Amino acid sequence: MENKSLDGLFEDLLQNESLFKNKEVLRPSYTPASLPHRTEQVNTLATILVSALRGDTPSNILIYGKTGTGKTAVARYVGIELERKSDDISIDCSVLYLNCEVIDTQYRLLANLAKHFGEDIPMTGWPTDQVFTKFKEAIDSKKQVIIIILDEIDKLVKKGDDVLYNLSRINTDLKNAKVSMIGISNDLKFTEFLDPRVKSSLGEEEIIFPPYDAEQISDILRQRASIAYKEEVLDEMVIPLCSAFAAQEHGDARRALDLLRVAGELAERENEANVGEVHVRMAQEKIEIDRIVEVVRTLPTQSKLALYSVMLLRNNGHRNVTTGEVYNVYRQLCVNVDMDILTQRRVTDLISELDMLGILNAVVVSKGRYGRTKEIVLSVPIESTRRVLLEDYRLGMLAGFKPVITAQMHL
DNA sequence: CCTCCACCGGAACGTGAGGAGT
DNA sequence: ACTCCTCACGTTCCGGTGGAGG
Repeated sequence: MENKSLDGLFEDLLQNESLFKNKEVLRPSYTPASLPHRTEQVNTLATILVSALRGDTPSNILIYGKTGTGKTAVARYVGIELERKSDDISIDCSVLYLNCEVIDTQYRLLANLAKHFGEDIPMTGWPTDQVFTKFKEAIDSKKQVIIIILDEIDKLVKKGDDVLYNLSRINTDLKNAKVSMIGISNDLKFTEFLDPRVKSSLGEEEIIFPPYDAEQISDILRQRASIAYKEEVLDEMVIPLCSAFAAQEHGDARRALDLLRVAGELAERENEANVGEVHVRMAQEKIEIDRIVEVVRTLPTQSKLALYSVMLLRNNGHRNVTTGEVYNVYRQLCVNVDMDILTQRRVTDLISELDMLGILNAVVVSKGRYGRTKEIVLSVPIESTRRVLLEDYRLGMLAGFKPVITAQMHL
């Protein structure tokens, strides 16, 4: 192996010219200057929000749609435009964007809101209603319209809807300020768990975002690619292929953008001057593997043990593994890593969960005289999964472990 | 056609952690 | 500080079952 001087290291890498002009454009956080195929939604949203410019309170809005249908982008885009316009005509109007996946408790939400209006609130310690009062005082100090965008609002609801209830009736306590909310959810049914009062107040207006089809995704990609990539680096088939893959994935534009970005990164890494079809396919695979690795890594230990049992059996030459076999191996593993042995009933549930996550395929089959069982087939790449499993400090000691596999009565 | 294997999977219940209310 | 409630995770119990072999 050749030794390079240290400044040669980055020197070389820098000399490979980048294929990108501006990679940020392909990230989900980017809000583009125009949104193809979402004009209808943009207009609806704008129509509802104009009243803010007249100093009135706009209706509360709920936005529904699956991941990657442009909900967040549209909401932010309209929000930016609204603030810009309100500046022009000297109306005090601000739009706040909060992601409830990150800010997932009442307290944090209120603290964040209050902080935005200059109130200094400790991260913890205060009673929740005091924070709420502070927040009200802060905004009511002057005449203004505040629009709060709550992204992934379903995450918040899971932890109780009191905040939403309080926020939705905040206007009755305010003299000067007006508050309205935009909730964004990708779960169509999440209002079912809502207090009826919150439900009706929050959902005064509802906007549904349908998935994009492959054509529409292509348009979006073309628009972004022209900003993100340098001229002529994308092969002809790249965009259609990304779109096709993403369209299969329920029309997820975010996925399409990820594909387009990762394909470019892979091409760059190989010092290619162009991004080609191969890179898109590699990107598709990489994204999928990354997803699986992440899912496996965060599995509870018991599920990891069950999964590892399946892998050991498969390695032993079994093509179709059955529940009974898995359970036998599983018990041995538990003894070895000093974990409690769960009942077979529970383990079948764990296996079903792994099935749902797409890590396994478990099908109930009848073997006639020889009973009825699940046949289990792995649907993940073995080596990378094995590595991830053994990263777990408890499973680590299982490297090289050979289970005693009882002879099959029947083959 | 009946049997009977080796599990499936529903139901009800137990337990402990954590949050809300008081 | 206390109780009460919920929720995730597990267990126990058990009726149910598709089809190869008798």
